[in-house]
Amino acid sequence: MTDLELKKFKKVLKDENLKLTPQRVEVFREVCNSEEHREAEEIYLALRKKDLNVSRSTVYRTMDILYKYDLVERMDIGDGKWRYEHWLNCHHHDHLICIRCGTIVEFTNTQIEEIQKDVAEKFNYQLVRHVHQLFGLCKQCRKMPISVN
Amino acid sequence: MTDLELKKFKKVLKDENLKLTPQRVEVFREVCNSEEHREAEEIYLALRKKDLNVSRSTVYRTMDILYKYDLVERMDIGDGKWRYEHWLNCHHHDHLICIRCGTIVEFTNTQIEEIQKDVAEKFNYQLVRHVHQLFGLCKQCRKMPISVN
DNA sequence: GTTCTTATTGAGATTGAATCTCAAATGAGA
DNA sequence: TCTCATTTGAGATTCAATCTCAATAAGAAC
Repeated sequence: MTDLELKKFKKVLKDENLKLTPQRVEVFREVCNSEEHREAEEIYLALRKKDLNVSRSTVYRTMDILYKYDLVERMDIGDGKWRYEHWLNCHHHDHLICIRCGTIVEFTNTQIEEIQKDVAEKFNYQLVRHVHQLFGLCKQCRKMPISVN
Repeated sequence: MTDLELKKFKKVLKDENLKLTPQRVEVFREVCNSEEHREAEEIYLALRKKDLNVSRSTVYRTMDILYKYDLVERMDIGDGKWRYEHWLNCHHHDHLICIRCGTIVEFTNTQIEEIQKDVAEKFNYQLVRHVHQLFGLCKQCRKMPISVN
């Protein structure tokens, strides 16, 4: 977690009349210091492993705050669980997901972004956000034989 | 439900050693005869309203079969519920979703489809499927004042 | 530093969509 | 018509997420 990230976090808490608690800081630190796309449960377990015992409830509640105030990004790949990723100092990107091993790769494409705007305009929608996910088989998984267990 | 749709449905059931039951037919008919993007629960309630009492379990189970064998399309807009739409005789399309009223509009864009292929290739992923959803405010909702209740 | 108020935490209960269980019912091949 | 594996329905169960509420702690005021 960089000083800038901590500073931004503190500013949000202050601005929203939320308290700076050690639990909130640890949850935010855990997300900032990882490049993974993790579920709340995984973040909870990662903290426990480090003997930073923040309750499951607090992890969920903190993730809600972090997402609401744009301090983390989250995505839903259709399995009913939110995956969170650190977001400050990053730019918008979309995802390529391996349907076998789950590897998630980020991509950006300005051309697609432009066309999206045109599509929204054509249908008279004011574009707010979008979800663009490409599902496929990564290089490694393509080489692996299909298991029949 | 067209004859062709019923025929295709019967063929899938036969090929997969699944039985043609009145409940399955009613569920499939209900989906075929609607242009909406509905949840399993809505389909279940629509059937009840017509005095076609198929159990909730059977609706869920039938939707699984229909999706698995490509007889319906389904989408997840991030609220934890699958929405189903009739699919036979249709072509691939993506969705524009109004974040206020929930209206769902379909769009297709061959240019985006092409770029997607390039992106997948660049990252060495074999593209299998994709999710592309544009969220925004539709024309009507843009005009409405924001409620503060 | 002490006091006070209000927000936050943690543990467990609850929710809701989806899935599972199992006895009873029913397709459909023989 | 008979037989048997499949399907149905009702309710139980699962699991991520949210809610409840008593105990705790942040942080403003002094």
